[in-house]
Amino acid sequence: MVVWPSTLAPSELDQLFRALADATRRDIVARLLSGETATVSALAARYDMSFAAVQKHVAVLEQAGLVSKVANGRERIVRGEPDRLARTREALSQLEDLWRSRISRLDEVLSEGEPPCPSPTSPPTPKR
Amino acid sequence: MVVWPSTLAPSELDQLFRALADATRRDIVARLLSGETATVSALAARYDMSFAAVQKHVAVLEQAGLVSKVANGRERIVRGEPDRLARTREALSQLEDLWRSRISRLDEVLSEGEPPCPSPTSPPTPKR
DNA sequence: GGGCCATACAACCATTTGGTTGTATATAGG
DNA sequence: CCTATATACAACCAAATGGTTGTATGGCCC
Repeated sequence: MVVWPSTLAPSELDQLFRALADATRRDIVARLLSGETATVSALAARYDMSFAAVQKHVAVLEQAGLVSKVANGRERIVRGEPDRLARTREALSQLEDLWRSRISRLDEVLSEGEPPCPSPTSPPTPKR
Repeated sequence: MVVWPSTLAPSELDQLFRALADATRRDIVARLLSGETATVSALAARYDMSFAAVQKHVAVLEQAGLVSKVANGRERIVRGEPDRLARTREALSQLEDLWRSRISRLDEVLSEGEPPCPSPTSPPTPKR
């Protein structure tokens, strides 16, 4: 298994966002993170669809890493993976950071009579 | 238009996560938030696909509210909507909060000889 | 006006998705 | 051992996705 140093690969992000783009799957994640005891069939009982459908949803979540299954006799205990969720949120934060750093760049220019850039070597950043 | 008091409806979350579940679209959002001047064709020039394909991606993003277009002569200036992105991140945070509050509930029980609540019934938690 | 450029949009196609039913396998329990 | 339960998985289907090309529309400029 390739270790990705805490940054998610594009295809992983695809999977994560895809997995979260379904209300049933988000609800499953919510239940699991809330600590609901969850075999696959216990989950399936909650939704108005076939067992196989819920099973597929769980598989999608598992593929994305948002959920993991551990065998326990004939049943599988499904567990939420809050870490994966946190990393997904961080990915969104990084996107937002692009915006924030752009804004602070703009602020810098707007609030300053003599912006730091025009000179060849930037002068010792004036106040602020 | 129905005003949703700062909480996203399930179908909006579907759209948002769906929109983000594609690397090209995430890249478009990233460019826009970074402040890149962006008409639809300027964006299209960046990717190895037809203009119409990029146009569709922008439409998906616009539908999700992650992007907005404003007419400027014959071109449309595409703008990122950081607020929508922030709300999406908040939705993930809320999911994580379920986990966090569960954990704090567990901690409360585990780390306390006499918790504030258990009182009338429930015997003073016998360690372990 | 005429032509070019940016955009929009329809039609089409292959693949994926989200659901179904049906079947197979393994484990628990009488 | 036999049966019922929990899960897995294949096959099938309708609808949505992600791409294509082609055509229409509307603004810019000569």
